[in-house]
Amino acid sequence: MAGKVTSLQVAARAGVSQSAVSRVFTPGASVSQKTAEKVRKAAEELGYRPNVLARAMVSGKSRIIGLVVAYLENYFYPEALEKLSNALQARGYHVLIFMASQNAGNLDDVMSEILDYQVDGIVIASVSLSSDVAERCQSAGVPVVLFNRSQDIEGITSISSDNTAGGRKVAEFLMAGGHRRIGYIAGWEGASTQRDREAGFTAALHDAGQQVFSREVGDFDTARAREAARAMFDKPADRRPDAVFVANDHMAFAVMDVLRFELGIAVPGEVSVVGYDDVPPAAWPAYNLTTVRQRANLMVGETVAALMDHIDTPQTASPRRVAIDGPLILRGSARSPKDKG
Amino acid sequence: MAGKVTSLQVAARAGVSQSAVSRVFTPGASVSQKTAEKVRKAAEELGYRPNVLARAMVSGKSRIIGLVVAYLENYFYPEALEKLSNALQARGYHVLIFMASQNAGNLDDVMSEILDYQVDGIVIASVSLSSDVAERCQSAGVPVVLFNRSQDIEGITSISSDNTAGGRKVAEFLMAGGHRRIGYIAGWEGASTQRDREAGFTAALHDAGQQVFSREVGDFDTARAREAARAMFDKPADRRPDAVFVANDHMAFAVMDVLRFELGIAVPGEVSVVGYDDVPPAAWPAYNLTTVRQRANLMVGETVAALMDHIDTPQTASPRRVAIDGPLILRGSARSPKDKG
DNA sequence: CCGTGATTTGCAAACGTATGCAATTTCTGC
DNA sequence: GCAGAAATTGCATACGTTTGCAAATCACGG
Repeated sequence: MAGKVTSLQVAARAGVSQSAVSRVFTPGASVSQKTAEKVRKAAEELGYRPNVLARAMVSGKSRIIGLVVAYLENYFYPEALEKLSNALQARGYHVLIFMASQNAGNLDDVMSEILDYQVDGIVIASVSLSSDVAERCQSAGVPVVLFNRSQDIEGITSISSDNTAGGRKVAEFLMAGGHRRIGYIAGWEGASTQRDREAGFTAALHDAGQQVFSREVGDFDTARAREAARAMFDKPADRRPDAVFVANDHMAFAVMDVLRFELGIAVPGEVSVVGYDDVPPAAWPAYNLTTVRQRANLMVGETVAALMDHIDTPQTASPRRVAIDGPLILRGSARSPKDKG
Repeated sequence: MAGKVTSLQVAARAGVSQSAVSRVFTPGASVSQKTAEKVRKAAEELGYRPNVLARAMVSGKSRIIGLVVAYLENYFYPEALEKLSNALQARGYHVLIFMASQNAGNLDDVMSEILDYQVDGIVIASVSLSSDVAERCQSAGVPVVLFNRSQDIEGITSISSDNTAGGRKVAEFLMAGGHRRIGYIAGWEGASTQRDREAGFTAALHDAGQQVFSREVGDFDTARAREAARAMFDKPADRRPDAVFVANDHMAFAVMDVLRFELGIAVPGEVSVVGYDDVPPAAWPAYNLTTVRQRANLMVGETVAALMDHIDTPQTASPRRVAIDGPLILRGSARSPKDKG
């Protein structure tokens, strides 16, 4: 009952050695039916549970996964975090959270703190990684998975949606809808997601002999996205885009609000808006945002699979770079091809 | 460079004992300037950092705070989580996440898992606690803070907003706005937040000789809130409420969408809507929701203060029950007193 | 009842750190 | 240069577990 119950106390009460107790709580260890019962009974009575930290010390496996995340304001991340935590929990792992502020300066410190906890793996979301930090983890033998970022570092696993293909889909959809002047509001230019989405988008435009009509930068930030929207749309109708692809939903909501409530521009009547992520509010009727879905379930599944692979069989596991295709979800914020003309 | 560097290796390289190394990394320990420098240099060269887990074993303090949370779909929680993690990180603690599914059944298991990690404290958000679980933590000497829930368990600290006062404010505001038929859409009836908000709300109505015109239950869930809205409002104008208080913002958005886009009812023209929480989307122009603010900063601050108090001075720390007052934020989803008539 | 192999058990040594205690060194004032 | 006090250091042990190894027990056929 009191404070801490150790395996030694359980052993004493059950009349066995401390090792026996340990083995009862170690799946796959060699124990007879009889002692197992005795031990379980004694453990039950005393309220004993093995100390994960002590176990971690000797076994070298903490069953902790470190998660670095920069901000939860973009609702794609809470969703992913919830799914990730659930998936890991089901496998006996747990998530230790580390907030990395936007200025990449402190990522180094954060990574050091993570390694101090002897984590079995690290998931880095919405942050990019310098190659020397990656190397430190490598040499510490801790697998790292980049979530929703890709990066050209040798030997780093990354899981993201197929942002290039997603960008293409948006461009093709908007062109098929008969739009003539298509704008783009970019995310933070240091992010691979931003880069890839824009690359696919402009590539598809070029393939059709078109170009981006105008471009602003929103840095994945609500306030900056509003400014970008004003800069792009506060002009006569024939000198502004008739459609805009916004690099993520979070900014797209802000853009739609500026269009409708500040500038009095009808969406999709006068301007079509398309986002990226398909976070829950995109489906809310007030926005009803046409967007590219990031399949969080699949992304989390791949992340967990990669982690487990590297943890369980470090020798055979090789780094992967996964890009998961996501569908364009047709809603009401953009004119469809069939409504054309 | 390779794998794990221990204090012993640092000691050898610096030509001192392992204890000396330990002391250099223990603030407030007795070390001379000279050895401190030697040790730091050696540690730097080897890339040594103390192993938090080993430290936790002997000191009994893991510097881990367990956080139990049921769902992150209500955007109040990601916000709180981010602030909480940042505040704890600044104090050298980190957050280990545990998802408790809605069915309270598995909370027991989750709490056991938490205690296995020898956490220094536990924050329970959006979940209520049975008194025997509370007792287990008590006897394990682990302080528990209930976040955004209050509960009548002896000796449990709880931090929430002043939900009763918040409910009153909404009722008084709506009555002052000249509304005659005021409805209420409840959250999950097992939650203290729901109970207190409704209690304050109905009390204020009664004080003014009024009653709740109609009531439905939304269980803090989007889909159920939509059904509740249909049940309450799909009727002739004189037989439905002219104002509704929805127990949290998350549901309020769904209710507004049903009113405007399914039933064609103008908000606030025909019906006023008020929410609770002031999550970020409440400020987005598409909703522009009048709501009671939960001051996440203060709530997190109190939570951290309570935890630190119990951890640092367990003998003098006493359980507290904090209710933080939150202002009614006037926006555009409800008719104001000054627009009356 | 014995021998053999398989299973179960206990012993003891780790894992990497903190810390009480006693021994040693350094400092201080004369 | 010296006594005594103060600061620093190292030794050894403890934290609660896992696990290799050897001893002990068991099952079972002859």
